[in-house]
Amino acid sequence: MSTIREVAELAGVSQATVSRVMSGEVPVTESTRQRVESAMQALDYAPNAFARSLASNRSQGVGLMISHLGGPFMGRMMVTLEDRLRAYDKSLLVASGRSDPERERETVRFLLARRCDGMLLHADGMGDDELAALAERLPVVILNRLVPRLAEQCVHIDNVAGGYQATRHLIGHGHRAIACITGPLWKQDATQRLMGYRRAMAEAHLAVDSDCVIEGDSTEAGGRRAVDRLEARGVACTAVVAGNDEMAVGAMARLRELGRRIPGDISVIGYDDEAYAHHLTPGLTTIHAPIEEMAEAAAARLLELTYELPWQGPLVFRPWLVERGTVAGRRD
Amino acid sequence: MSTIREVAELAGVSQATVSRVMSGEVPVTESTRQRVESAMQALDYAPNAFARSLASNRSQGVGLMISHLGGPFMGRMMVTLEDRLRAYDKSLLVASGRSDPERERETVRFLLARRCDGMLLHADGMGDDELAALAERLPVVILNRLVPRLAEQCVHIDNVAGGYQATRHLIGHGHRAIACITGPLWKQDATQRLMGYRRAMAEAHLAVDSDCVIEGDSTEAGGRRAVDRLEARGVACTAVVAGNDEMAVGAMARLRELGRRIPGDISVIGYDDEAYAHHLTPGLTTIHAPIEEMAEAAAARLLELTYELPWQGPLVFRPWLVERGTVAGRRD
DNA sequence: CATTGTTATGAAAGCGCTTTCATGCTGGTT
DNA sequence: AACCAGCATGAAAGCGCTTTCATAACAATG
Repeated sequence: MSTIREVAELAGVSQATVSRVMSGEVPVTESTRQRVESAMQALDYAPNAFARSLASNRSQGVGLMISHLGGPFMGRMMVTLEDRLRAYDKSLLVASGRSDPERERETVRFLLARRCDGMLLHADGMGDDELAALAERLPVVILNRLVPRLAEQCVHIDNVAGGYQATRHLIGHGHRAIACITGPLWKQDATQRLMGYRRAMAEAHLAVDSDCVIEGDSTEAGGRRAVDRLEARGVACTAVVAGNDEMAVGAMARLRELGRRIPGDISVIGYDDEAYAHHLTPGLTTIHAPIEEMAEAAAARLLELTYELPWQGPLVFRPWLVERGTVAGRRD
Repeated sequence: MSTIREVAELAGVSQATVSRVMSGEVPVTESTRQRVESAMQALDYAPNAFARSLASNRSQGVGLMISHLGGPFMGRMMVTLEDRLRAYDKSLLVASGRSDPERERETVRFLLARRCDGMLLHADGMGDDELAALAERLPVVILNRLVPRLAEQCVHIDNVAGGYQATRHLIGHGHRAIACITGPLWKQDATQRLMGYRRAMAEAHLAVDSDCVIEGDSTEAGGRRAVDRLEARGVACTAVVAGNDEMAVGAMARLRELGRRIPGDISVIGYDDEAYAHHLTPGLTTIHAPIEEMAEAAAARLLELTYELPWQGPLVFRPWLVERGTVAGRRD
């Protein structure tokens, strides 16, 4: 690997000049620029990223901390994130928080030690305060969550709108007794979806019996258990809105075991529109979020914050309902 | 951020000693070690990764180049990879090749410029030669592919065994006319799965009519088209083995549209055991590969190659058949 | 022609570590 | 008492860049 010194010698200039040619920020006579450039070519020169980072104190890389790398749309999200970042020659350091608050913190420390210039955070477990403190230290954008005092740095999906739409859809089909299986309520998206549900119910002057809302754990098994809980409590609902597709699937499976037909006896609606939702029979009616757009916005916003690459765009995205086959009118 | 110098001053030792304490490779008197360590604590010291990399000429990071970040098990794979690497305090630079050979090459260059110490490659498009050349430059492990002259650095699934098992299973159920819908044949895994199919057929003295094998594109739509091609050619098969679950799902959907019952009229078997396979009705019989184990082995092997962290383990993994509901005995 | 201002360039000082080499200290050996 | 091996430590030289500061070259001005 050749160094800047060799390039400088070959071009007959100083290292400083080579550096200036690379940065492109400083005027350099056309003839010297050319000499330097051909020297770089001739030596197949690639600057040493570490030396550069050490001297300039920026890494040209951003960290991505993901609460759970295996989550539903992390794949889709990362594809876009990586793509946008690389278009500006920034690298992506990925680290997972493994769904554990303490581990999330440690992951952030890890990324910090790597001195990334900015950070993308999909943090479920960390508190607003910690996030705000971190945002003081370096440019940060929060994914899929709204931290009020950091609103300008949060790119997220309007989850209450999603919960609301799902519930409205059911109400529109004549349902009145609607159960809600939520995700873990310590996660913001779960509480927001629940809020959407409550809002829709309230708007339709439908009472929400506390027996009707079950806190699940976002897994298929959790969906099944939730149905059992509902049964045990003797809740007689004609529809259920689930906090995610996994739980919807689990609930449907259990419901069928108990002899209910979907959507004949009971309607079900999911959330996330995972890849498999339309493979189900019947296809799962669910809420779809524009993950790629969100990722794109997040990358752009971070680039703007960190490297002053200008961008103007929305930070909040609305999800929409995808109608398939798990919702039917209430039988009377 | 405090530097090594400050730590050294506070502890009353030289920078060299602090460095030695950190590396842990060199003997240091217990008392000085303690003084240094408490100084580090007091100053909340974290070494500057760039300075370290520059001086030592290793980045403590490995690059992951993935042919297609959005692929079926990339999520599962990355979770494990990241976890194992981080356990040794190595960071993971992720970059996607976007299913394009040229782009894969560029991605490798990108990672190379970032000076990672080693590289994990899930390369579909690059040639064996290129891979071998790269392996000369730095420690490399190839994921999910076998490059003969780099066998010791390839961690992969035995795809011919998978194709074989799928086909055997069908033959065992009395099927004789078995079609095969493959993935793009320029990808090694697709051709290997096809080889497995051919081997099983040959072993059972079953002729493979060239009309029976259709090259698909690994998508659901491709699965549907493949069925149409089969129909158009007038192939009368009682079973089909698909190159992946996506195509299996597409084929099943199209088959149903054409009035066939699964598995009553025709059996179908997939490959990959994607998350949704068991959600289908009936559940998709498919081939399951131990992705996590593979990822674990890959990480371990790379660590061994790059940082001499010893490890001894298998490099090839056998997939297995998961029986669900899409295969039945041949009706006579 | 002397003076000033402008601009491209070079010299050199770091950035914060690692690593080599030299050194001083200990305790065991003769 | 003299000697040496062994070992912990310090001094200092980089690693390959960026950036400040100084300077040479030149054009413009009075």
